[in-house]
Amino acid sequence: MIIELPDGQKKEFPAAVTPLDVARSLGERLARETVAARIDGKLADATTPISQDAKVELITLSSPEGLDVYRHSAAHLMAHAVKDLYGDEVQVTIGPAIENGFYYDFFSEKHTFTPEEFDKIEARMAELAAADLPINREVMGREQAMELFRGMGENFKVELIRDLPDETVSLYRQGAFVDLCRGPHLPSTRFLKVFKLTSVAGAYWRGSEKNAMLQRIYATAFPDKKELKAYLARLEEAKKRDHRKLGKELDLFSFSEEAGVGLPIWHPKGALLRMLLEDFERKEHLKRGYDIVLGPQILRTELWMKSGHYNNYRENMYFTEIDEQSYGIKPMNCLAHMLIYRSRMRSYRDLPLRFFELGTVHRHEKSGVLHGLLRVREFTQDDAHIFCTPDQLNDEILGVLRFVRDVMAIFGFQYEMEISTRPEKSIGSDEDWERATEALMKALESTGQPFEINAGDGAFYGPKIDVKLKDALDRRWQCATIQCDFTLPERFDLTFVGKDGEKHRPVMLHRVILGAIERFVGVLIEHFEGKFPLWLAPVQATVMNVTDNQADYAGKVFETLRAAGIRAEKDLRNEKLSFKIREAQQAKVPYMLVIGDQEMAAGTVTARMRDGKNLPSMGVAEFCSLVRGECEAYK
RNA sequence: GCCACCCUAGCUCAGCCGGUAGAGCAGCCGAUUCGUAAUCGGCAGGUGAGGGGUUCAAAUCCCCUGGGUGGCUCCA
Repeated sequence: MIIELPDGQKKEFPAAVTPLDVARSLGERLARETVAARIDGKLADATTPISQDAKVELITLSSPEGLDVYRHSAAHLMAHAVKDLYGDEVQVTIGPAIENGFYYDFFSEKHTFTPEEFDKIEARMAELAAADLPINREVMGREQAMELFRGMGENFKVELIRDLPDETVSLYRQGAFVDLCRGPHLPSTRFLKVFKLTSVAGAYWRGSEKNAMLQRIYATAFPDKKELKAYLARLEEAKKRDHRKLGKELDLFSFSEEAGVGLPIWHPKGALLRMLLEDFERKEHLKRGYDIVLGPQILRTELWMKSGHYNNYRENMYFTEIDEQSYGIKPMNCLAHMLIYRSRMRSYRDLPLRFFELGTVHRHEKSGVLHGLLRVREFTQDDAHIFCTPDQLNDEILGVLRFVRDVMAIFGFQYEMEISTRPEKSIGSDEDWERATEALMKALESTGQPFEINAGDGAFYGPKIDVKLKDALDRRWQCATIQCDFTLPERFDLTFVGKDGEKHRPVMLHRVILGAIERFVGVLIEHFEGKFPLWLAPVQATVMNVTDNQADYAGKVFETLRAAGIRAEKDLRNEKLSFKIREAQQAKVPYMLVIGDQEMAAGTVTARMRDGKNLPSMGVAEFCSLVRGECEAYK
């Protein structure tokens, strides 16, 4: 029997072997680290018998797949420990490996898990791991498996098996614990050394709010203690970047229970930051052939009925009534843009038309989803609607994708892209959906960047490309989006006159680049840890004197900076220099301009930067042009 | 919206098993004039998220409401 390895090496074995045997033949150390294998491309246990020629790729702990297997087995170990400790009080459901660890969902009407029990569960896990229980795969018929789990009172498992298409299912057994599972798993519990339970949370059975609420225990596991420590340290660091914490510390924004939940209140520095972003946006849009427009905040409810929002989006909208006429507060900006389009005859020569609006919208988001600036009920989108001919569609989508790429590069963001297709609740014909989806897909493919497909997650009026940015804790937030729409132009009977003199239907693209300014600011704060680049810093420089002696001169320097358009503050208090520096440093001001007798005598300033280094002393005019230059380069 | 947890001065937090509230920072007043991350002293500041209950007695125990946090569902 011949086993072929990934490097092309072929090894011959006299009889049936397991990947573990193959590993052993290559070295004892490799055998110790082999946790699973890919046999002819399929993931399998390291103990799977191979009885014919096969290609075998060994999976070790150092690979991402190996780590997944490790964590998945850790999830079983946790479920095992929980069943040991709580027995029939809890039922097991599912427990996969996830990005930074794993979780397991339990159902119980009798017991509620709290973090206080984590130590106890971890201790039991450690005992089971030390017991070196072999983890064995078993295959059995579905009826038999259902019987087995029914007998154990594991009704969720029974339901899972009932819905599986195959005639046989695989189970994994370790000691007295058995779980329905596709695998693969570690050969033995002894491999599991370092794990830690992190939190409990509610989760719906099978992800539907109609189903039972389960208790999810989140945990993480690493092959090595050092890696766990590094991971926990990284979490601690991430907490310091939290935009809610920094937003308070830097006095950027707040929320008020009195004003209403999910409604951000922008303090002077936050409002300034926002304004800078919005100025940037206007400039960049004008540069790319967009026209700036403005629509009303409320529009008559009849119009929302016409657009389909009333039927499909009503539960997220706020309504108000004036003079017996019902109005909807806009949750999106497209309606007014379509009215502008329709306000006169359009020729194919006018297209594409790109209407841009920093449009403030209101959406009644469920209370439980609100999250600092990242999820709010009032927000401003850098929204545009592009009206074009079907022929122009591909170029327009590409143009938006380039726009996104260029802007994200300025901020230094990495991003992930995904395409979402037709959801259940939607309007429009199948053909239009297909055309639109294909157009987006083609454009995405031509960028050469990787993307994921998110089936059934589109907007109700069309498919979309989403761009996701990560926050400090690696949670993903949708920012840019491009949505293709054939339906609204139809509903509003938008037309253009073609070369042939006939009326044709334009295509509409909804798109945002930063997405919601609020969310973007939130991500921005976490990305820069509050140390905004000079061009975005609400305060670019703080002028500080060493003693009262230089107060007049420092005051004049401050006035000069202000007059030059630099966002400066002055700190002329009778305090020690180190005290003023400390405060400016905590406020994350890019430049601290120190003014003592030397500077006063020479007519200069000495700039201290956030990294603690000083620039050589220079004249005020020179400093101003330095700041201007950096800002122009978006530094 | 659902599940769990949390809510003490402007901010960060302390207060063991119920005996009736405390620190640091910020603020105010005064002194200090001191060159690269905290000068010293004093003063003031709390209907303990709000409401109800148990108790001789509640910040501490129970219930309701509100808000927050972590998730789930949903989404820019």
